[in-house]
Amino acid sequence: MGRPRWLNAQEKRAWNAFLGTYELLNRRLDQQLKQDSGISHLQYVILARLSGASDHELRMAELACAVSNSKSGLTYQIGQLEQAGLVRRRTCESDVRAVYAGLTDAGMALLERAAPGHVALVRELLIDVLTPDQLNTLADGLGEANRRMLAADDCAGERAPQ
Amino acid sequence: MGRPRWLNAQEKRAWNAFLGTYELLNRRLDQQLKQDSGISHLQYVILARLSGASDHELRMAELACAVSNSKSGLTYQIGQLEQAGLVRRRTCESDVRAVYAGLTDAGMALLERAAPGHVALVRELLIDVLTPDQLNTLADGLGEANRRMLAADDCAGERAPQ
DNA sequence: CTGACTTCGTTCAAATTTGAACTCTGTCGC
DNA sequence: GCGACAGAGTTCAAATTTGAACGAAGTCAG
Repeated sequence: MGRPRWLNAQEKRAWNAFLGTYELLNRRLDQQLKQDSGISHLQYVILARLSGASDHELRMAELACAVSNSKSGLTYQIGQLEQAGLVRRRTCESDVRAVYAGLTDAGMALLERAAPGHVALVRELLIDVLTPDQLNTLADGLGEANRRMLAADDCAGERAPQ
Repeated sequence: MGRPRWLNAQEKRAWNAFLGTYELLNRRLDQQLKQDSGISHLQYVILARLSGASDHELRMAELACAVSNSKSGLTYQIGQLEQAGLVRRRTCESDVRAVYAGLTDAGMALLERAAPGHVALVRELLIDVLTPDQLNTLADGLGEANRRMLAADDCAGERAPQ
């Protein structure tokens, strides 16, 4: 490794835009969801993932990986969601260690109530700002970066769409 | 507002890639910086911003906005950095309320030591994964989204490059 | 001036996140 | 079977983040 290859103006622009956009966007989404539905953005993502899984449930580890969260962080959040009656825990018969987190009817209902406003804001702040071409490029590029990081990480293979 | 316009497959792909990439990337950068230099990613960004400012100092509010952080969050982080001797606080003569946070020599030195490894990882995980065209598109698209959110927010005008 | 407002940064308690143990199983080679 | 190991999820204390007050200055119309 020789002298560091600093970012050029173009790269810096992209990197700053990427970081800044996420921070601002996440803050806004969090505020809106808390205000309208009483859940955080992370909790919304968890519920959304569960709703897309078969039987509306996933194992803790899979879910943690799917939302890019630490194990203990997920334990905490599932605890909160369970207390709120939005999620239910179920232990697996074939493997006592495994725990499934599943959406309750109330959880599904809340998600359906929260989704329209949430999606509208995501559109307004990001999706509809970009042209279809830009969206495509973004999906391709970031999708590839994502894939590589996941491959390097432990949780390989998981992470289905939705 | 009629029926919600859900995200189509393309849009969903882009949105998920965006969220996932940030989470994974941020986690990795955080780990590397803590390991190699004993500071968090947020602290690195703060130091980097200061290093790019004239006289290596910025007002708390400007800095908070520049790193998209809350006021109280920044107070905390500057407190940590000050304790570590990397940053110095200075009150303004013309406006007693204002506080400037400035880089110390030690802070500058740490930043210079941390930068090469950090930039290398940013390259490896994101920048070098993308083609120059993709980078351009990403910078344009996200830059625009960024600009709109900043305009809607309070902290208008700020946010110089670097 | 003066009173109403705004801005600045801090403080505080509560909520969340982190990472390192820790406890229980499965699993595999022998 | 047995023992070493890896994997699952939880627990715990410490670090960080959040958002709502707060106190102290600026600002500006009247």
